[in-house]
Formats: sequence, structure tokens, C-alpha cells
Amino acid sequence: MEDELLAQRREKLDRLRSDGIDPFPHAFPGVEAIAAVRAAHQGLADGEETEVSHRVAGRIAARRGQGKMAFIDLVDRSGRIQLQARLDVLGAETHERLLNLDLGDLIGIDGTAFMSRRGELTLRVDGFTVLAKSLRPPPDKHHGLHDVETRYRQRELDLIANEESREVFVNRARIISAIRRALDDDGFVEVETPTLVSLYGGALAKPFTTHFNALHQDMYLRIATELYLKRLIVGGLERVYELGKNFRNEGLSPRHNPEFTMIEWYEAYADYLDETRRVEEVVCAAARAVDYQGELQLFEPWKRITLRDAILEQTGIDVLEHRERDALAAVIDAHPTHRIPTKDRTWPQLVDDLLGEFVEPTLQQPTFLMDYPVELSPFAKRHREIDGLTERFEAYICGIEIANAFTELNDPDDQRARFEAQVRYAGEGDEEAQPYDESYVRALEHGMPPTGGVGVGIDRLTMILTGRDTIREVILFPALRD
RNA sequence: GCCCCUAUAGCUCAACUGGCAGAGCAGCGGACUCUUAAUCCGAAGGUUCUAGGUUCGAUUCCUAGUGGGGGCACCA
Repeated sequence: MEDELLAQRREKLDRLRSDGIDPFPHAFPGVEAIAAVRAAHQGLADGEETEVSHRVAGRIAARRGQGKMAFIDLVDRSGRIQLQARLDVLGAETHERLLNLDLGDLIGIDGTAFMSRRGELTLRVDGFTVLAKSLRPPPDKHHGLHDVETRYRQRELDLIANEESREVFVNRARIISAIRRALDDDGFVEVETPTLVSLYGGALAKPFTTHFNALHQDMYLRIATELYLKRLIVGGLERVYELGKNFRNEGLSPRHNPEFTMIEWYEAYADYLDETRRVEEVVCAAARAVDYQGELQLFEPWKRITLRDAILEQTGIDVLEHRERDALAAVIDAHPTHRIPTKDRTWPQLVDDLLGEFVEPTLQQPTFLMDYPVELSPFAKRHREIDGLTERFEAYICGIEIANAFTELNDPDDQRARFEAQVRYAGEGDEEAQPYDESYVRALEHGMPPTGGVGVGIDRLTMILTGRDTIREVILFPALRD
């Protein structure tokens, strides 16, 4: 059956060639976007004709009628427009050739604009050019393409068939542009640091490993850009950002893809409180870029609450009142309703568990959770008032973590001690503990100014701003099994 | 890695407690000069994901595998 459909299209291809028509010409200059054509004829009355000619190009999406007159829907990146093919305008041979084209074929046309009696802006085709013959049948013209596996594996078909999918990726691009613009306009310098690294760091995650043949050396794909960027702060660039892919060798989920896009920025002389405001500013810029109209109060100042108060609110447990692991575990075990497994969990892990279980799901409106335990934050500066905490926040929207930020740790001796602690955790079997990065500590020894730094997950932010509930909907080619 | 769900025509979906696998769209032949999910007539189109098993008989039940989805674990 499929073979038959392909053979029929092949035959039409051969027929074009035998008629002396190149089915794959090199270019088609002078094309207007369909949206521009539409804009040029706003306010035309039903049935009103014009003398205005337009050249448009795109893919044949639908066809109605087959006789002396037919309508064809043409789609380009900017929209859809109806074409009218008339025997009396085109002549028998050209008319038949136009109607013999298949759904999915790419054509360019010159046509005269008029408004149909039913009020649809239409181009009467005066001439057309085949721009590329399509040799495979397109998805259903009305139902589109629903099968998620096909949509992800053959994203081109998804984009052809589903306009809302095209919109998501256009909006993703707008979000990225807006974020860059917001930072560029405030004096930030965009930089590029290595993706292929001999030492991974800057986050707690498992890396992908590869091998560099020339150097006979195992290498990693970066898990974060953090450490390189802060070396640039040491170097005096003062305001830097990098927007690019990170790679983490972990499970897939609706919120996780092994390669994902992150922006990290760092600014000298700022702390994490300054960064809350910059996160608001950057996210608002992105939201404006996609004309966000949803329920989230992105444009108001976001809620700020300490991690301790948030857990206290949701569970009645004050983690700072129970600073010992056993004490906290006992309180959790004795809790009437909010109980979680406590066996073999350390104090910071228990805090993290309480957060994930009882706090995160409640953080629907934009919220900054402030002040995390030092054990979970090897690159964050110690809290200026509260022992055992760091100046760190995570920003949540729709229960999803979208940003992570610190007042950066710039004391090289403290940083060295943190690395040593990480090495101990690794020795105890923690696969995500940080390897010791001597060149980073050495850079800090030259002096890093007080600095605020932020990482924002672009894919997750795009999910939120486009209303998608899985990360695969905002990544063109999400990771799938072969 | 574990648990659950799922796979039918090119696309979107049906098929009761096991009984010859159907429809719409697309495609093919025909009618049609304002249609728009165009309409009308006609003829087609299937290794029901794969490999086994149970059964007189399997799309349907069982086992295993593969892909996909969800959850757990891990994480952003």
C-alpha cells in the first residue's frame, strides 16, 4: 500500500520530467510571506476583487474541487492562504498540471488577490512553478499527526502537520533572543567555554564520557558551564553569560532530557538578592517576547520565602530547630501526616526530601526558595547570618525548578575545603560528588570579586511559557532509543 | 534498573465475553467555475510491532522481545 502511494508519486515525478519540467529547480526569487500578503489586503469586502499580484511559495496542504475550478491551500512559515485555479485563466495544460500535483508538493505561484464570496482572501493563480516534488504522502490534512513517537522521530512531519508545534519552536527562539537581548543590553558579554572537558564540575551530576584519541585521554561532556565562567569573572570580564547545551547522564522524564539548554550568567559586585531581581527581569522579557497571557503572575514581584519557612509552612517541621540528622529523622517519623522514609538519609538529604515531597508541588506561582544547606551547595558562599546555610536560591514555577543561583563562593580556602568534602562523599560512594578542580581553586586565589551567578533551564522555561507539560514538546529532537 | 499502560491501512481512529479486520481523510477512476474537514458516484488498499504458546479458530488470551507513553529511582 505504501509502495503503491510512493510509486504513484514517482510516476508523477517522471511525468513532470518528460514534460520538460524540472521538479527540483534551484531557486524562486521574489517571494512574499503569506502573512504579508494577508496584511496587504485587510478590510477587503466579501467578493471584492483587486488587480494586485503577489508571488508566494509553500507546501500544498489541501485541495478542493477537481474540474474547471479548484481551490488549493498553500502553507508557508508565516501562514496559510487559499489559491484558486481556473481553467479559463491557466489554459487546459497548465490547469491540469497544477491539479495533478500532490498534497505535500512545494510550489511557487504568481496570483491576483481577491476576497471570495465567503470572505476568504484568495490568490487567483496566473502561473505556477514546481519547486520540489514530494515523494511521500503527508500526514492527515485535518487530524494532523498525533503519534508522539513519529512526531519526535520525524519532527519535520510534526512541523508540517501541526501548526501549534511550529508555534512552540518559534516561541522558543523568541524566548532565547529576548533573554540574550536583556543581558546584552545590560552590558553582559556572551562567551563560549569548552563543551568537551577533561574535568567536569559546576553541578552535582553524572557525566557522559568519551575518548580523545590524539591525547589518549578520557574526556567528558560538560555538565555545567559554571567554573569556566567564574574564571572569566576572575579575568575581569565582570558580566558574562553562556547559553548552550549541558549533558547529564541521567534518566529521561517529562522534565529531563540528557542534553538540555541552560543559560548561566555571572555578574561581579552582585549577590544572590540582586540576582532574584535579574531573574524576574529576564523571565519577564522572555514572557513578553511570546506575549504570555496565562495564569502565572510572572510580571508581579515573585514570592520570596526561605527554604526553612517553606518547609515549616507545609509540614510544621522546623528543620533549623533540628540540626542533627537523628533529631530531624525522629520528628519526621513522628509526624502525624507528612512522613517520608528517613533510614540512611543524611540531614541535608532529609531537608531535600521534605522540599521535594511537600514544598515543590505547592510552588505554582513564581517563587524564590532561599537559603540552602551548605552540604548541597559546594560553590555557594556561606550565608552571612545563618551557620550551615548558603546564600543560594532556586526559582520555581508550576512546581518546576527553573533557576538556581548563589552568591558565589570566592574564598579559595573555603572552596578547597568544599572540594575536599566532595572527594570524601565520592569515596563514600556518591557518584555525583564533584571532582577536585585545582585550576579553578588556583583561579580563585588570584581573587574573584563578590559575584552573583544564576543558571536558568531554557527548556523548562519554554515549557512554562508555552504551556507544554513535557520537555520533549520543546526540544526539536528529544533523546529516544535507537 | 523496576512497575504499569500501549502498538490495527500512508494519517486519524473502530472492531462486544476469542468467530471472515472496518470507517473517515489521503491515494486511484469519474462528476462539479466561490470551495474551505468541499460535496457526490465507483473501485482499491492490511504479515493487526516481532517471535513463540493456548485454541477448531487469536487483533483479542498467555510468555518473551522491541519501540513509545506514564510512574518509581536519579536529577535541572
